[in-house]
Amino acid sequence: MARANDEAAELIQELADLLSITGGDAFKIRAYEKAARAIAGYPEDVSGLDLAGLKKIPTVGEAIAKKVLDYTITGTIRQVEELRAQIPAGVRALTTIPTLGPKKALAVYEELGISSVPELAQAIQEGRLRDLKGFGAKTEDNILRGIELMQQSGERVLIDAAADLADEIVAALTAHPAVQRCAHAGSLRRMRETIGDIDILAASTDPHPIMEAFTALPYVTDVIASGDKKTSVRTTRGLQVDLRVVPPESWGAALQYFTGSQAHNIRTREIAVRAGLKLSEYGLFDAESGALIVSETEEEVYARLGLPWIPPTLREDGGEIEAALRGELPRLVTVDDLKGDLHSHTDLTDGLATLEEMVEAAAARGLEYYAITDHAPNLFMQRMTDEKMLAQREQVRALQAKYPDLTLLHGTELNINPDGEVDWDADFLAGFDVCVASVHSAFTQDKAEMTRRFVRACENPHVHVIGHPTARLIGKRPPVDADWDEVFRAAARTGTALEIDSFPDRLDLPADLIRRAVRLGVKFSIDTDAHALGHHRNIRFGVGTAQRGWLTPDDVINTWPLDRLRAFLGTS
DNA sequence: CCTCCCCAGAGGCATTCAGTTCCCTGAAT
Repeated sequence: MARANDEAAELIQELADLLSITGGDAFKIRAYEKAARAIAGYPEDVSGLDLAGLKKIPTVGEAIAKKVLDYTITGTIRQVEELRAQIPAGVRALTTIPTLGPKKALAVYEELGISSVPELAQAIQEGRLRDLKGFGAKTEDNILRGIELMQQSGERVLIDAAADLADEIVAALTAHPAVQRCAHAGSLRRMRETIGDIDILAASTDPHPIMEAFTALPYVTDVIASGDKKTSVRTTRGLQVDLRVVPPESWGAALQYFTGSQAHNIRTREIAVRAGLKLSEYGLFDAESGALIVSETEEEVYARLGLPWIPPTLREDGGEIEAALRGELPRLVTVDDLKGDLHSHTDLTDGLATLEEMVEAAAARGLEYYAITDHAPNLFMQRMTDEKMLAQREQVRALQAKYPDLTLLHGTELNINPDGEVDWDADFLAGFDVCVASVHSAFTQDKAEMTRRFVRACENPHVHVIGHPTARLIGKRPPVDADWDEVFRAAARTGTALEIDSFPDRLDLPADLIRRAVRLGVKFSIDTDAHALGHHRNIRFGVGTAQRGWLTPDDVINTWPLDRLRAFLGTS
């Protein structure tokens, strides 16, 4: 992964944030924001580019290229450092509170001297905020709720950040000569939505040099604890990583134990006890003699307990033990089962890559069909028109000739208006191969209205997939309120699929709702919602979420062959 | 700040709506 691009983009974005607090030219700020996204999504590593190379990045000109070059050479950007010195870090933290932007953050800082989230919360308790112009009781309320939402997500990070770091560490340790096996465990292996800390497991007879290599990794900032069995470090992004080294003969039991969940492990240990065995992270033992029975692989451990191997994504004590005992574990959907992707964007709207680039990336994934679904006109900021959409359709049709093995579908992502209607009339909609429809506005409708809205959308014969149904943004925006069972029944009845959006901050539908929906006969579409080439990799998180919802390939319409999919869509 | 291209300087730069407060900010992808 191009880590330098991410860091450079982050610095440029920070520059934009800082300028929006100090108050600069709005257009300049927007230029930085746009460039930050372009840099993050640029396929070439910026650390290897000179000034001329940098200027080839779309929306990057002389000024921004120089700043990126500054970063490549010095590791930071001078202007960012200067602004950081002017504005306390806490004031920037204030702008991360939903509903509190740069203007309001600056106001509380300048008028009341508030420069941290706790101070702000206290000022609200004391009623000091409502005297400022532009602030009222409702504003106070919204800020408090925003703070609460942030605190709920706490120190946990999104799954992509944890996965990238874990992959790097596992790769680095696997290369160490003393390491026989290495893998990540914990909530990341179970594909939970957010990750509190990363658990890495290594098998070796010689732990000491491994621990040394681990603490010497470049992104390690602090060593919290270090012994021969366990070492804990903190990394540059604040994430804690625990490394445990076990003897090779304990690998299976250790992997099982450190993968969890705790509730699942309690169940497996109970089964062991009832069978006269003892299960610990060091192995499965005979309770009386203490003799080691098995432990080299997880499969052995489960088998000796009378269970088939249980996929980590099911290990939540959510009925997987019972299903395993009955021999009825689902055959979970995998990334390899997917034949297509039904939701993606190009630079015609807010995507970063061209149509041609996105299609090439889809071909590289080995997909058999791929839908381009740019935004529709009612998302006004995207400035979509009928003419642009039809012109894109011509481009898609023309591009098809280059891809004999990949069927291109021309679609759109519609907006479900508050009344449940969508952007275009039936005639225009009939021209698309596939229509995703999503809620992008009026998130706070009450339950009855929201339910009606979704049901209406499902009943539209041209709507094939409901995109990111709960519209939540993890740690930022709560899910919308709807009577989900009623929505699911409508989706099942009308043959409307529900999306599992693979974006790490969405993962929407969430796993618990997927399980409820599948029981009511709903079908699903696991999509990337890709806005850049790199987003295609997110599909693994959507699949992980689907697995946590117990989905089989048959439940997922984009595992189906194209003709079956077309029959389902009714657009053949 | 970028693009364009009369290579210096003009023209362009997502836009709209909801919410809250009283005119403006923040959110929407």
